[in-house]
Amino acid sequence: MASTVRIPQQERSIEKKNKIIQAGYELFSEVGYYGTTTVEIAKRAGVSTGIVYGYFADKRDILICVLEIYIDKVYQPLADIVENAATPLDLNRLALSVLDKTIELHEQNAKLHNTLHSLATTDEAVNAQFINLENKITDQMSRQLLKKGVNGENLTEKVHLAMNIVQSFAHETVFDSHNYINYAKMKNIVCNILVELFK
Amino acid sequence: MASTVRIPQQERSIEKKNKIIQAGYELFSEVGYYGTTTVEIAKRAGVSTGIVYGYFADKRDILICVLEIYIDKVYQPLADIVENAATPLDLNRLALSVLDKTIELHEQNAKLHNTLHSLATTDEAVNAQFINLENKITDQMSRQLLKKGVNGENLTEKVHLAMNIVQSFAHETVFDSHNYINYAKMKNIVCNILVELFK
Amino acid sequence: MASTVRIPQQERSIEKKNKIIQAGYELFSEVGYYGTTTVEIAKRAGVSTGIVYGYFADKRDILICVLEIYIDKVYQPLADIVENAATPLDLNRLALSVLDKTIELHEQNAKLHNTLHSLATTDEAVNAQFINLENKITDQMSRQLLKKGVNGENLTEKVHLAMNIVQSFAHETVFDSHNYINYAKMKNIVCNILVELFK
Amino acid sequence: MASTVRIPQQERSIEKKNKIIQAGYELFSEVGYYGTTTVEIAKRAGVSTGIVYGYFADKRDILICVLEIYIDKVYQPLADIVENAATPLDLNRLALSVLDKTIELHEQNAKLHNTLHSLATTDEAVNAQFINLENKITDQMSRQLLKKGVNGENLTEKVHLAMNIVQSFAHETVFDSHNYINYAKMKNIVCNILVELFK
DNA sequence: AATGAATGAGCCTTCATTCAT
DNA sequence: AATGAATGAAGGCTCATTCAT
Repeated sequence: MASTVRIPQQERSIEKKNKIIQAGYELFSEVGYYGTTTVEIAKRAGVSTGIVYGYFADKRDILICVLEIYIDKVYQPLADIVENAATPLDLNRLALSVLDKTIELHEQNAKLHNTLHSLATTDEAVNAQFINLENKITDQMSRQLLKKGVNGENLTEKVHLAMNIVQSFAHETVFDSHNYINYAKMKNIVCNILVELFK
Repeated sequence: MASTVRIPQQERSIEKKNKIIQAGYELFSEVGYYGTTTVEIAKRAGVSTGIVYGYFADKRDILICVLEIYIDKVYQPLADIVENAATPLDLNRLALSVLDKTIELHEQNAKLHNTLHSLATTDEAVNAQFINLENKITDQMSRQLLKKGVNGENLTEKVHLAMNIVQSFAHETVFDSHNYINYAKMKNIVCNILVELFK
Repeated sequence: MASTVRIPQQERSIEKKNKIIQAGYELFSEVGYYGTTTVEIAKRAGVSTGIVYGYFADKRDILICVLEIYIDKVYQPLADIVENAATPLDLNRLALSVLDKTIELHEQNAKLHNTLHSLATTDEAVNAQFINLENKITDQMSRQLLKKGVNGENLTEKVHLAMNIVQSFAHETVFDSHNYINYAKMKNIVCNILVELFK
Repeated sequence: MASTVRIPQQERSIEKKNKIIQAGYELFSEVGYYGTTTVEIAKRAGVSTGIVYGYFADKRDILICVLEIYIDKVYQPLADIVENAATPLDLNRLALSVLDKTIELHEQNAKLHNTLHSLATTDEAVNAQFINLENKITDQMSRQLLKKGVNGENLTEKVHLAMNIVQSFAHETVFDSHNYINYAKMKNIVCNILVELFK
């Protein structure tokens, strides 16, 4: 039962819990959720099999925690870029920064990205978590842009769409490697789209 | 072993093979790859468990075939819309048609979409197949647009990007249901982006 | 799911199912329910681990089947003795026959007896099965005794009680081996009680 | 190892040991031996997991101690009733008192009764303890009855048998609930048997 | 070419017991 | 004497794949 899961209060315990999440993060990224066994997670985290179930209800529970970190790792830096952008906004520059950062982040997380999205399809809790965290980020970004003088009309929709486009492009760049695509040119095109969007 | 996989020459055999692929298609869509057992595929296809391994090397081999159909089902109708568009092109109208069609298609295939992309991450063969089939479609569309008078500069990149944006939007619409998003407005925004892109 | 349990229709399958039940019977008798693993059951039955779950929903399901056989093995012979007793009834003789038979049967089943009764405590389905099958036997015996001229007053209660006393005595004889008890004398005492009961 | 088990000399320690036994008693009664974990026993006893192994060699060792209490709780009150019965004995009254008391006791201990008997089957030490403690009680009762003027012929056998019958009846009453049995009538029958037995 | 029963390796999870503090 | 986090062996069960028929 979930209620029997230990809530670590001491630092050492929290550290151990984080080690397990980190191990899950890595393994889910490398070989996917179904390619990872709990025994492997424990081994990589340097703990015993049993204690994993002291910190998590089950394997899926680890995934939920990994998802949380993933979202933070992937979206938060982008939100930060927006937040720290100088005013008045140089949209072109901001777009480029966001694109570069997203590509960089995606390089480290592309596989996990797919794994998580696939599981969201099957698992309602994962899906809910995803939606919830995405909401938070969208909201955060929208408010920052508004504050920095961007036109508020349909802003939420625009932000959401922009995030999707950027993600999509980063994914393309990092992952698909269609060799007939000139990604540098594509980046410029995406950049223009973003600038037009928020002008 | 793959080498022992029968290549069905007779009509009845081909029909049976297709039934298995169709069953795989449905089940992978409904409950994902890992939620589907080969026994279930056989049952749904109305064949015996054993014969599945007469037509396919293994479970993954079925997935590869499902992927082929998926790409056809999802991209071909869009390519057709472009191909059948009247000249001179009414870009706005074309964009709307494509968007509506994509949403419609995505409604039937969203889960499979995620499943396939996730597996592409882990499985090189699946990934290769994906890239290969996407290339084909991109190429096909680009040539059509060119023929219909669209500016050829960076066309491949633009087509690819457009497809990603459209997919992304359709996915958003069908799947995520962030309740603060006004999808009708978002659709208009996407439409404008597309029109601008190919103007 | 229980619904996926194969219902064996062919003789060979039924034979195999019975082998598994028999293996369960033996192992549960020897080392108890919790001392038995499904792998051991399979091994003793001469089948694979997997196929056990083709015939039974789970380990407990095997137990339920074992219970059925147990009841038949232990009660039915007693019911038969009553049924075949010559009329007019020689109560003393009948009592002795029943006692001897019960001891004989208990020698083979004492351990399982305890195991099953203990599980009935924890497992509602096992308990229900037990009660149900005991009812059947009590009813059967009562009707036979009535037919053979035994006084019908409170007959069901008497039969039930008699069965309990006989069981209890057999258990004592076979199992407990309190060395200060003279079981031959005890048998006579029990015999007298039974004769008095149905006189 | 058993040799490392602390023999508590100080009062506080003895108290703690008893708390653990009590917790074991309750849990074994409620959910059986295999349904109880040592962690739960410790928790219910209000002690740490580790210290349980300071007082007991292993889980089974707790059971042995629970068994001791059980026997005391279940048989001693009956021995007391016999001991305190007025002379000359009113056998009918004594039998009724014993029956009522046994039912009352069984209501609190039926599950544990089964659990213990089942384990006695598999575990020699448990069985030995059982036999030993039953001997003590039988002996005690026999001497009391003799003192109060009951015929000494085969008295041990009769006492043992009587205890079995009474237990069996109480178990039936408390536990089985065959709904076609009139337990009030059955009680009268049992009472008569007992009176006849010691007359 | 076809069947579907059978195989058995492997997975998630539990829990009696230990041990660092 | 006491704590409770940690260990890891072992169990129930699943399912991709094989094979006798």
